[in-house]
Amino acid sequence: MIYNSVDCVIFGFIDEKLKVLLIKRKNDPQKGLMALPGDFLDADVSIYNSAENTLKKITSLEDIYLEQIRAFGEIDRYPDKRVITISYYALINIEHYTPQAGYTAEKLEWCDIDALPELAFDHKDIINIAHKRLKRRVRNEPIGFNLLPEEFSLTNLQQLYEAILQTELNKRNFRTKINQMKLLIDTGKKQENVAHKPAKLYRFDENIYENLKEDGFYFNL
Amino acid sequence: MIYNSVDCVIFGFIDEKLKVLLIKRKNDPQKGLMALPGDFLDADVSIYNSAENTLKKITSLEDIYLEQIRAFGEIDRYPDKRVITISYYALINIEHYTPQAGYTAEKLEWCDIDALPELAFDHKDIINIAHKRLKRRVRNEPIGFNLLPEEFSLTNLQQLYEAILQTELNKRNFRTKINQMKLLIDTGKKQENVAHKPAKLYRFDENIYENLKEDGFYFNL
DNA sequence: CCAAAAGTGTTGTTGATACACCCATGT
DNA sequence: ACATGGGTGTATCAACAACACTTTTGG
Repeated sequence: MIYNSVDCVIFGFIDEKLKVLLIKRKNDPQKGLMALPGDFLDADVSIYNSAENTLKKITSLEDIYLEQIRAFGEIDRYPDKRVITISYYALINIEHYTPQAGYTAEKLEWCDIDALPELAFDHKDIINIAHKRLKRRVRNEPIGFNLLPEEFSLTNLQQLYEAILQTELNKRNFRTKINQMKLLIDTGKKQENVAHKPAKLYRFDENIYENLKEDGFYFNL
Repeated sequence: MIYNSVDCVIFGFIDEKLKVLLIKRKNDPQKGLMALPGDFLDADVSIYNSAENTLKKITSLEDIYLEQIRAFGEIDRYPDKRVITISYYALINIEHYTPQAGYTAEKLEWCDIDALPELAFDHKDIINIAHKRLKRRVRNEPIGFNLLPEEFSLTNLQQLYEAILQTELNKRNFRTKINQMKLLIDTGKKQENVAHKPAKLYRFDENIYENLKEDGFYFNL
């Protein structure tokens, strides 16, 4: 007998750092350990919908960026039973986030991507592979915006990319590239109550992106 | 009840074209249609090993480049039963290939990637996604060599890339880039019995690649 | 000696990188 | 007035694209 589960790597951008939302397991196996939120799969739910359901249960969010990573199917990855898990990663805007511990989790916690605690099963591998995928994706598609508030400064955006890619980027060149793409809309607003020149705030416009994509657009950082 | 299967998209490079190896289904459902080779998953076999087994049964090949694409889990992708399939793609060198129709297939056939016949289930989607993945991978890692004979000319290599990427490449620039990478070893041999200047034959050296990779190597076409 | 494909030299353009400077705001 | 981070101008250099040319073989 083979069981299927769906696990979610939920990324958030908090305090200029890339974080993953983890649960503390309430039940055995691996009770007490931190783990990815997830569920066993029902026969009448598609895997994508199952990931959406998990996400909604945990964060109360819908219509979130969600992409499958892959299936993890080593024989002994789960004790006693044969469980193949299909994992997804999600990008959420923490402005909209409402935490919800729920029935499988004792508590929820945002963990720094490069300071993960001990994790249940093969969940650390899954997170690492999710992070690799995110690094690649973020270079070719402007999905990073899903992690930011609706209005953000160019510095916010640069810090996000630095956190994801784990490198430092040159300010001048980063801004030139972003401007060339013409993806951002100036909201006309500025930061307030900051002890320096206030930054302009921008919005990402999905429509502009869709139009650009038709001409064979390539988001290159 | 949920069933799991593993399907393989087997790529080959024949007559300057990228091909996929398909079977003609011997049994219902979808008897008579062309489909990807694959099997139901046993509870005591890892998904990777299951893909390897399918590959061996069909092609008699072992130690082949094999990478998971992802799981396909729509509710109605398979008639009557709920079957989630996990698909892999493989790159084989047709020099070494021994066809083997076996028990699920009436016959085997290499089909041109851009002239696929009608296919069973969602297998056309799977092939398209496999091809997209191959296009991306081939730009960042020198996996293309798995599709070529051990000794090949630069023109062979260029034609392979053109077939995979479905574009034309400039001869001069292609060769310059390949040379810059210093991945190829000159075998000292040349083509024979050709009515033009014979091309030099090269080998790809895995060791050189492994060394380069440590310095953060990037195969950029 | 001709056809065919292998293989090379060169040049203008584009884009990445680096560095230094000015600007607006709160304290 | 000054500390702080926002925002811009520009020179240099490496990478890319494009084109035309020479070379070696079989017939």
